[in-house]
Amino acid sequence: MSITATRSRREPIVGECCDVVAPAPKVAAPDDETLAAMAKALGHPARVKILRVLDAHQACVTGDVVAQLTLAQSTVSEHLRILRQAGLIQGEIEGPRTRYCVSPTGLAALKAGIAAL
Amino acid sequence: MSITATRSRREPIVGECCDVVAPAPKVAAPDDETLAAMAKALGHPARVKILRVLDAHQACVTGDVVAQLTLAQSTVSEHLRILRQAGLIQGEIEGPRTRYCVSPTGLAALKAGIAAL
DNA sequence: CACATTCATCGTGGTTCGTCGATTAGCGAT
DNA sequence: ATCGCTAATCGACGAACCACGATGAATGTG
Repeated sequence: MSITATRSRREPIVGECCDVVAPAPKVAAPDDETLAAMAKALGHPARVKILRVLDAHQACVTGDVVAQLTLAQSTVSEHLRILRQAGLIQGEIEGPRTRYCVSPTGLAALKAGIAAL
Repeated sequence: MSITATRSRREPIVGECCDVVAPAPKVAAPDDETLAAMAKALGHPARVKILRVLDAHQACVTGDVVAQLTLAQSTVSEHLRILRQAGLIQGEIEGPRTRYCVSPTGLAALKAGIAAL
């Protein structure tokens, strides 16, 4: 084998950044402003999908997410920033890459806020 | 009394348009597109508040909602349109006014979609 | 009928969003 | 030190959003 080096081989890299299998955090429903901000962050199909991807894999580096979204790397990075600023995901730098995962408390807050409607 | 006719007196007009006290409708979680659209519709503080107002009063005509939002009538009407198009509320014309109320199935769908995240 | 009331819609201006390619910065390996 | 890879940031541009006043279509009332 060996064509011209290992061409874009990319196994999804597993690992942990947030407490995996956290036992359902209890949080209060956020105020209108925060709830609206969270809803707005979720108000784009790509960002819903990102959340699902992150959840399915527990955690992903940016490249893994990009690989599933048919969007430019810069665009995905932007969506990740929006989700992060809304508190729905969290990312930590890990060498040359960044590992993202769902924020248990942030997501729980959103769920609480919506459920209280 | 009687100044110059009943000036802007506006008791919130109660009434029913949707099935009040419906026993929690069961709906399936919507797909990513629909969920994103619903979340987007909720992604503005004014629209969150409108939903609360509607829920608190069971149903309101447009004027009642306008009275609580410190926004121009046309702006509120626009927000109502957005919520309606997202399926979160429903309105029916009633003489010269329009009565709005929360859409039980729409809201349930949103809740299901968020809870499934 | 003429008039007032209620609300949706139109037109507009300013802001934000969504997407992309290009660039930059950090890190690891050679 | 230099190269290669990863990911965030920048700049640009069109589309969509948010707010408003003005207009218009229904409906009810004198």
